[in-house]
Amino acid sequence: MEISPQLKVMPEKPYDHSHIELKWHERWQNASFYQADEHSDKPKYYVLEMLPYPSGTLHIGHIRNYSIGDALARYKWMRGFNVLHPMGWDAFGLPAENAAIANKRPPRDWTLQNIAAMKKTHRRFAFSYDWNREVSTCEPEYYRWNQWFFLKMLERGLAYRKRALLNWCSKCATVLANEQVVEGCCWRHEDTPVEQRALEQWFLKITDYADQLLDEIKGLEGGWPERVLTMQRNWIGRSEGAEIDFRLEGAETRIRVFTTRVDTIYGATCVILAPEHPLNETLLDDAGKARAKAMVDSRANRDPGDIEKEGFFSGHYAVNPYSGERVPIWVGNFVLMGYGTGAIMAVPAHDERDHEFCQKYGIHIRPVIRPVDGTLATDTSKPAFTDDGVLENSGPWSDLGSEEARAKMSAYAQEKGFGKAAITYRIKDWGISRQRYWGTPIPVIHCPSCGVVPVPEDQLPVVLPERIEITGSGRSPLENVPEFVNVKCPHCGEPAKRETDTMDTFMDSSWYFYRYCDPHNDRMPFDPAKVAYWFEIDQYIGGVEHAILHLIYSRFFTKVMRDIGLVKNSEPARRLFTQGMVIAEGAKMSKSKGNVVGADMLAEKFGADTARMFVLFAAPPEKEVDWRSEGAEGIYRFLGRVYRFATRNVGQTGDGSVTGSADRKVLRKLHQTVQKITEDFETRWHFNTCIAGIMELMNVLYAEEANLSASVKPEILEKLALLLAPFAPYVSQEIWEELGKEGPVFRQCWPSFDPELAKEEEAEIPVQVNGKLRSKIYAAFGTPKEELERRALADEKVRPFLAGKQLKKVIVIPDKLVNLVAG
RNA sequence: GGCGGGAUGGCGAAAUCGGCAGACGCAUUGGACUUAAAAUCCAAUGGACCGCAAGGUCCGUGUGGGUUCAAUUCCCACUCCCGCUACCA
Repeated sequence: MEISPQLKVMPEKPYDHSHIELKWHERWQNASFYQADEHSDKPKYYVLEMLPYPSGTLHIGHIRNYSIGDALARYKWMRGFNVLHPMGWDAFGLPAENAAIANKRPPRDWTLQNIAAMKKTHRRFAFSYDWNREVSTCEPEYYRWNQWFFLKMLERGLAYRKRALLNWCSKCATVLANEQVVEGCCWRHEDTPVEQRALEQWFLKITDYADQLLDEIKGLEGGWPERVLTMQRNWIGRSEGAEIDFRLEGAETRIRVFTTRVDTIYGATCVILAPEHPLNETLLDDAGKARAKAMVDSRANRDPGDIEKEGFFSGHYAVNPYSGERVPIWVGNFVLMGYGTGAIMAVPAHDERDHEFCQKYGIHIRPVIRPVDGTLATDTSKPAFTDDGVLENSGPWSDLGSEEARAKMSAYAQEKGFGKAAITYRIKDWGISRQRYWGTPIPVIHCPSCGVVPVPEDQLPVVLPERIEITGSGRSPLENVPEFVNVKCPHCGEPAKRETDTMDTFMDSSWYFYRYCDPHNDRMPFDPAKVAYWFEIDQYIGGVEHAILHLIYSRFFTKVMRDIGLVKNSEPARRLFTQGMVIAEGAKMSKSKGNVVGADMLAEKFGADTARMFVLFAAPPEKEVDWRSEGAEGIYRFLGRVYRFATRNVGQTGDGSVTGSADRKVLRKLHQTVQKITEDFETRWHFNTCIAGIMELMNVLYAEEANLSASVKPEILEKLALLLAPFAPYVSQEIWEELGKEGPVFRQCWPSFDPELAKEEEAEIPVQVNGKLRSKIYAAFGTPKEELERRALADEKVRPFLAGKQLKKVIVIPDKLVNLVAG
C-alpha cells in the first residue's frame, strides 16, 4: 500500500538527555569550532565571563554566569561575528594553601586537580570556549608577566614600599587590602575582626589614578550597571576642601586639619585629633595615651552607628589661623586616622557630628552661617545647620556666600602659608604584599648595600619554589627556603636576600583578559596588535560582588598599561553585565548549609541543557534566582516536548507552500518568535521571556500539529533548532542531525524572520466604556478612526453600558483601543 | 545615617512608548490513555459575588493621595524588604 508523503508519520523518539548529551560530548571532544581568529574579516566580538577560582566544583551560580555568556557568544557566532570567548583559572590564592596545610598536599597539586575536575564539568556543559587560549594564573608563563608589570610600575614610581598600619587577618595570616575588609572583618572570614599591624609593605599608587578612575566613569554610563558606577564613585570618594594648619599654642608645631567647610572656620570651637594621631605621643601624658589606646581598641569591629562619641581634653590649645582664636585640643574616638589628616576642626553649629560631640562635653557652640533667606541661629541646642548659607561673625569674610567664601579663604590660606585648597580621596594606595606562599613572588632583592634592587627583566620569572613546607604562621613560608632567599645582588654581586612576600591575587586577575588575546607569548605579556584588534571587551559578565575590588583594579591596570604604551584603550570593558545571585530553595548557597547545587549533579539528573535553560528561564538575568528542582523539571518536560515533536515530524519534504489556516497561524507564531528573540538578544537579554516565547510556539505547534501541511514542516523544525541553539546546544544539535543537516548547529546562520509573515491578520481592538473593558472588535490594520468608532458604538455588548447616558468623548487609538466616555 | 534596587495570583514571573493586568512555567484540580501507576496529551486555575447554565457583576499590581478618557507604568507622601556603604570632617 502506498502512503502519501503528506501522511508519512515518523515514530517519535523519547527524550533521553543522557544519551544525547553523551553522544555529542564525545563527538565534540576534539572539535575546534570555537577558535577565534585575529585574521578574520568578520567583525570581532569579545565576550567574557569572569574567570573562576578553582575551588574544585562548579555550582549553579557558575552555570548561570556561563549560560548567559554562552547564549550571547553562540548568538553572535550565528550572527556572523568573529567571537572571542575564552576561559581560565584564577589559580593562586589562600584556599589552596589552607588545603595544603590540612591535607599535606602541595597547593599546586590541589589546584591542578581542581582545574581538571572543573574543566571536565565545563566541557560537559558544552560552553563554547576557545580552550586553546586557556590561562591559568599560577603558571610561571603567566605570572612572570605579573612580575614584569610590577617592575614597570616600580620604574614609573607607581610601586613603592613603606611602613604602614595595615589590615591583618589572623585566620588568613596575612595582610589584606582595604578593599578586602568588609565591615571591619576579613572578606573571607566574616567573623574575624581585622587587626592593625605596622609592616613594611609594597603599595601600588592607585591614588595617582583616582581622578581618572572617577572621571572616566562617565564614559561607562549606559554600558555598565548604574549601581556599579555609583559604588565605584563612592569608593574613590573624592572630596574637595581645604587643609588648614592650626598652630599648637606655645610651640611651632602645626596641626593640619582637612575640612570641606572652611567657610565655617570662625565657628570652630575646638580641634579634635584621632586617637592614633602621631601628635598624641608628645601632647598626651601617660594616662591620656592609655585612654587613646583604649579608644582604638573599643572601636575595632563595631558598627560605627552604635559607638557613642567620646573624647577628652588633651590639656593643650591650638590657634585658629584666621581668627587668632585659642581653641582647646581634644582627642575624639569618631575622628579617623585613615581619612584626611586624622585631625579635624570641630564646628558644632554646622556639623551634626561635631554638634553631638560638643553638646555632650559642653564645648562652646557658635553659629557663623545664616540661611540665605533667614537669620543666624540663636538656639544652639537645635540640630546643626549644615547647608550652605551666608557668613556672619567671620571677620573680613562676613556676608560672603559659602561657596565664594570657601574659594577665597583657601586662596588666602595658601597666600599666607598656613593651608591650601585640597582634595582628599577615600581610596588608598593598593597594598599588594601578602605573607603567604601560593602567589606570585614579588621580583625584588634586598641588598645590604644597594637597598631594594629590582630583579632584572631578563631574569624573570622569579619562579615560586615547589615542594616546600607550608606553615600558615604569619610569615611567608618562602623565608624558610634558603635557595630561594639567598641570592647575589644584581647590582654589586654581594650576598643579598630575595623578597619573600607574594602578590595579592587581585594582581593576577587585573589583566588576565589581555592575555587571552595572545596566551602563549613568551616575549611580552601580549602582542599589542592582537590586543588592539580584540579590545575593548564588548561584553563582560560576572557577579556584582566584584563591583569594587576586581573591577576597579582592572580599570587601574588598563590605564597604567595605556600609559606604558601597551594598549590603546583606556577602559577594559565597554559593557558590563552583573548577573543576580542564585540561591537554593530559598537560602543563600553555602558549604556550611550544605545546600550547594553542584553542576555535575544537575548534568546527571536533568542534563546540561535543562540546567542551563532553567537558570535563564527562572528570572531575568540581573535578578536573583531561586533554584528549585520542580522548576527544572518543567524545562525538562519542555525539551522533551520539543524533541518528540521534532522526531515525529522530520523527514517531510516540501516546497514551503502554505495551504491552510493552521499553516499560516503556525508560521506567524514562528516568525514572531524569531523576531522577539532576535530583538531581545540585541537589547535587553530577557532570556526568560525568550524561552517563554519558544514555549508558546511549541504550544501552538502541538495544537495545530494535525492540521499542518508537510510542506511547511522543514522550515519550522529548522528554525526551531536554530532558536534553541544558544540555550540548549545538545538538543538543538540532535534535532539538527535528525533533520539530516550537516555541521554544528551553532555555526549556522541565525534564522531570519519576515515581518509581513509575523504580522497578525487583524487587529484585536478592546472597546472600553469609561476605561473598563466591555467588548472587543476585530478590524484590519489601519482601519480609520471613524470606522472603529462607529463599530464600537454599534457593538451589542457595549450598548447596554451606554444606555441612558450621554456620550461625552470618544478616544480611538487606531489598531490599539477604543474608549467611550459616557456619563 | 547615605546611596542604589525592589514590592504584581499559592510560587517564579510577564506586560519593551500611559492603552485588554497575570504571558510562560511551577504547584493544584479535573478529564483522556492505562488492569494500575508513571510518563504523555487535553482542560481549568487572581479574589468575592450572581446564575441551573450560557454567561455576568464588582474588587484587584505594598499604603494614601494626585495627574489622565485611561496608571503595574508618570508625580507627591508613606510603609516594608533587599543590596552596597558608613562617625569620610
